[in-house]
Amino acid sequence: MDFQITFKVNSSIYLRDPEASELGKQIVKQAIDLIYELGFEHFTFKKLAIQVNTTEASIYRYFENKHRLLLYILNWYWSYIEFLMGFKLQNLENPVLKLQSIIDLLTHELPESSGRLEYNKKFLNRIAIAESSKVYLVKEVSEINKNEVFKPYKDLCATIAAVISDYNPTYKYPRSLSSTLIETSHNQQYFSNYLPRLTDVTQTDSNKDFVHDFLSDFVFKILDK
Amino acid sequence: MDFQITFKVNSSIYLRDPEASELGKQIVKQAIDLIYELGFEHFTFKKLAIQVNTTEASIYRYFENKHRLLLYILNWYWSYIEFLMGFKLQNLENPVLKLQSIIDLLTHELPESSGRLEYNKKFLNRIAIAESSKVYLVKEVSEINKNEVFKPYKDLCATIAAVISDYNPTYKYPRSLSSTLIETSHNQQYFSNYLPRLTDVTQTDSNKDFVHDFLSDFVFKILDK
DNA sequence: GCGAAAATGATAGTAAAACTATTTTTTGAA
DNA sequence: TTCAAAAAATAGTTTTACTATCATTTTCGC
Repeated sequence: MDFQITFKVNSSIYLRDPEASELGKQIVKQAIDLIYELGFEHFTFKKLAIQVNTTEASIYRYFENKHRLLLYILNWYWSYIEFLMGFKLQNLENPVLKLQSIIDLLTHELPESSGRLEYNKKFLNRIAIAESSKVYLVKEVSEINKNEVFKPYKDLCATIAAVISDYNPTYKYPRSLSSTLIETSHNQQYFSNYLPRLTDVTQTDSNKDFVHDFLSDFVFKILDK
Repeated sequence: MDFQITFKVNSSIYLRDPEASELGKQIVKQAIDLIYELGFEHFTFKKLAIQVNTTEASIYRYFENKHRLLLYILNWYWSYIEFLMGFKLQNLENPVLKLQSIIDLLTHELPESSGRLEYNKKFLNRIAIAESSKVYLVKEVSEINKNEVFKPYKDLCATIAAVISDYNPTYKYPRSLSSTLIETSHNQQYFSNYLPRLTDVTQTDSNKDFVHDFLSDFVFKILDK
């Protein structure tokens, strides 16, 4: 079985649908590689144009600016996580296993698929960890939020919140706990890598396993109390 | 009693000590106002120079770039929080009250002091919430971390971790819980303001109280289990 | 296969941001 | 009072962000 997954990303994010042309697909794919390589601050449309072997002007026909392109990538990422989550949860009845499954997904690298043009999952993961907060921590957040561009994130949050409420219907903060889980999984992965004194990771730990154990411990303590 | 608080900020962050001259002090003070007003992305040294009534070149003699200036401001902020925390905790014996005190500090606005040239606490708070992650979520994090520029954050984290371990010596993740507390207090305050569907805040709630209640519930459930 | 429309490419800009070199002014110690 | 060092102002350059124009290629209905 060799299939390709794509998601409809909210059309207000782009000027021209990048899924609709070869150039558009290359722009997004290469952008992921380049943002991973350079970090978002050093990433420019000029550099991307060289990588894709096109011109800056062509990229501007797809995306208004690099912030929108990052938003596009993260919308894709959130949709993908939601898709994988639905897949993993559908066969599970036990709410404990469901929660464990969610934590697994949030703390481990995405499965690399065999498809040709699909995005590099390792890079996507790193972008979600290191760059995702930059799409909402901007002055214009309320303005851009009007177009539902954060819907995939909110949906993901609602999905996790439903599992939380299923597990413990009396818990008062299922959504906040969901967003905390997502953000903390990113933060702790980043910290354990680059600023380990902000965590309790040890030299012998695998970072991913450390974050997994920390999150499991705290989710079940909160919900079992 | 009318005193002024200043902190020694790691000298590798600046090129020339801004505390040592009137111009330097004005640069930092006005930078806080301007970053609050414009957001970090739209903040430039050019605009700051106009505000301070000096030139771009003068500002560059104090700080290598705007990232370093933000780092300076946050070092000051973290040191200040640590100072206030020491102050608040010193008279408390009861570890429950200590933890509550910490959560209070992390979720409510800083006391506005009467001093003349001191920084605007409301603005500082907002900068910590919306911009602090931008100082470490950069490609150069390991490089800049070598100069101990995140020490005040790590110290703050260690202080909170000590209270956590004091409260529950068997808890395995005191540092990770501390950094999660700090980051989550920022995130949930931001989300409840701008992306409320990522939280459980209600229309009648005060946002600050909501975050306070969420974090209290969270911390004590984790540590009492 | 033809022609109009859409997409892309090439070229050439402008404006602002980021950063630097050089000159001028200030200031404070001999 | 002089003069050297520090601070500040002036005047740049380079890079980034973004736009306009027009030629060329591709697509697609007929």
